[in-house]
Amino acid sequence: MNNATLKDLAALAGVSPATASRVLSGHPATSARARQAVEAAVRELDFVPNAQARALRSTRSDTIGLLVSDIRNPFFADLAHTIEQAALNLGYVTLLGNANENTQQHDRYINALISRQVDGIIVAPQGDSSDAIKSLTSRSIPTVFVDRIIPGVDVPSVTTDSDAGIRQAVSHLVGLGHDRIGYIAGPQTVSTGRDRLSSFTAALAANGLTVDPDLIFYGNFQAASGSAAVHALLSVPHPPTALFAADSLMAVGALAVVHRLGLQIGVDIAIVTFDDIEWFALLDPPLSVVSHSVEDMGRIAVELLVDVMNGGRPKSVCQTSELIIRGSSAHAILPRTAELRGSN
Amino acid sequence: MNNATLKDLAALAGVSPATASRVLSGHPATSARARQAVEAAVRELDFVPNAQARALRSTRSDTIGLLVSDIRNPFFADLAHTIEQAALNLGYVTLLGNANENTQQHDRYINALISRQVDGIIVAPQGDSSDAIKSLTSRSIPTVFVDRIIPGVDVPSVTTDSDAGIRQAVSHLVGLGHDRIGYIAGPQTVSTGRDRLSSFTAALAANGLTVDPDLIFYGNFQAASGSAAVHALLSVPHPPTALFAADSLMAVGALAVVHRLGLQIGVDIAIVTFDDIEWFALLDPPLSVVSHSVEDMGRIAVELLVDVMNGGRPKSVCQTSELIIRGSSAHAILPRTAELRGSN
DNA sequence: TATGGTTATGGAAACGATTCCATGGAATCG
DNA sequence: CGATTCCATGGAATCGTTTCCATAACCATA
Repeated sequence: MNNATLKDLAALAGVSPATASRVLSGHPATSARARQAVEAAVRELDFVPNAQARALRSTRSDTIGLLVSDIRNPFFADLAHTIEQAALNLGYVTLLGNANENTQQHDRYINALISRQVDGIIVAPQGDSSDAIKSLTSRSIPTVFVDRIIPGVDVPSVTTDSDAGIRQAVSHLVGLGHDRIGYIAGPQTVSTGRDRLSSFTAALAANGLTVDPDLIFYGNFQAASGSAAVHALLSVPHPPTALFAADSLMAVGALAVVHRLGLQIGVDIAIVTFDDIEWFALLDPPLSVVSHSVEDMGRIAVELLVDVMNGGRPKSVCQTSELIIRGSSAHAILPRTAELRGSN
Repeated sequence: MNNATLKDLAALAGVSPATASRVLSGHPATSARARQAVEAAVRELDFVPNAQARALRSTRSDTIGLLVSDIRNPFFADLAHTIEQAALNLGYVTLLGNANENTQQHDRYINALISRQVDGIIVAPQGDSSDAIKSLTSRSIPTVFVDRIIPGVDVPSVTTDSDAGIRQAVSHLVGLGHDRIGYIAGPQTVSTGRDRLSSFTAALAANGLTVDPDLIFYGNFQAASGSAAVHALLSVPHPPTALFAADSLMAVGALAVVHRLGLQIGVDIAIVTFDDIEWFALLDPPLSVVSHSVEDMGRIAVELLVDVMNGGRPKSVCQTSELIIRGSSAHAILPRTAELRGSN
């Protein structure tokens, strides 16, 4: 780390450190002569200012923190990507942390981000553990929730309203003749898990169906629980003819099992999932999904955070969702389904 | 940011800032009384030390930088995950940057990481543009290459030797009767793109086959180029009966087109790809892959970096790769293939 | 009791930038 | 031509830690 310092730079340029600093930060009160001399010295020394020292003195770090639940979930990978791009365009570097669905790690990262004096933090909060989050708000560090929220914590958020998309999906399935739809739920300790389930039950009611507890399986947003769900749901007395998964990873797990059982997706059983992952359109048949724009969500999260950092108190944003129909739910229900199911 | 400072903490504990600092950093020369008083004050104030000031004074930040090529590529998402976990276990926070396959952004992130005084940096270098990288080495910032390298830049690296796995794959395909294997190559400006192609041509020779330029398509490691590759490769005079993709995203693009053409994977056409992505095992049929351990790669990258940061000059590590046979290449070549192909 | 060696402590100087404040020179105006 | 304004500049304080150095207190030994 044999970095040249501002003092070295100033000495080489023949000006004071104060003047050199002004040139670097674009302060208006600088002469053309000073600017040229400093810029030449910057090139000569390959000078990169020490962000620590700058942050220490100016109490801003031009850095935001981003804490996602699981970077290996394509939804969060996409989200991280869009947030990072949007932040970069505004001159912010993003420190990305991965809670890895682990509350302890979640807290550790929040403390790490606090101690690194991030100017703000965007977080997809983990469960309902608000302890570390409280530490953020009590320090009045600008915070924004993305995708998920913690009830009772007053922080601006950008989330998805699952009602519209899930209602469309249920209506669509009912229109195809499905009156028994299996639901693979997310964890009820997470706001998105709860919201999507209540959207689903509301949509059933709106279509004149009642909720059958046998047809609801509680998973944990991970692939393995999607697999378990299919086994469980297809072995009840009157098995469902369609499945709805509350997130992409559980859908993947479900798909694997459905394949293994020899059921033909879209014919023997209809499948729809929340989260539009690029790969889903490439499957055979392509998967029908309830889509919400991850690009918009990332962009808005950054906008909200910038607003908060500027002292604003922006309203939370709730995006809409919509159904995209593809091959996995393209056909009306067939008599063959019940027959096949009997053999399993 | 109404953070309590070390001075406040010391005042509350009734000691000097120096003593408080010693307690916090576990310095041996502290009395039990001082320790207790300081620890009580820490709890009372919810004190989190300012990492900027600490880094400024002690010239270490307990932070490493990680720059990946594309966070949306599942391989790099997994890699980021393992590196982050390994680093966290050693007490380092990881600043994750995403070059987004963009040289300019790559350079910008490297400068951002330099100015934040990371203790070291792990990078999957972008192409052969070594300018920003030179800036790293000239400052003697500990650096490690992961997955990819830049020829001629003397930096420890952890990479995969593609020879073994690709040779197994080619032998396997030849054993099934394939003598025309289409190769979807990565960009030849990236070391992995070059290495895998030369492994492939060597494996052909080892199996008594010659290289047909018609059967090599040059892609860019992105899905769209995999799709283009299938169109191109299947329209040559003597089309291949098997395809090998040099990375997972191109394989995904290829799969989509193959499906759309109505070809049955594993029967009409065999497909093998580099990179073992979890999702590939869930496809129907599951995909044969050349696998290399992303967990080991991440772990070793961190080990190498720690070694360099401690002043060592570790040797580069080259991992082996191996073929995993699944349904997409399970059957011997069938006469039907040529017939079907003719109709397209 | 004097001496030496620990040990815990506080004072103060860094680290490398930003920024307030004072200054001197040039430019403008009456 | 003198007074006022404006602009570029440098000196010095500052941000919140760590760490060197000196000191004081203490115990044990001669």
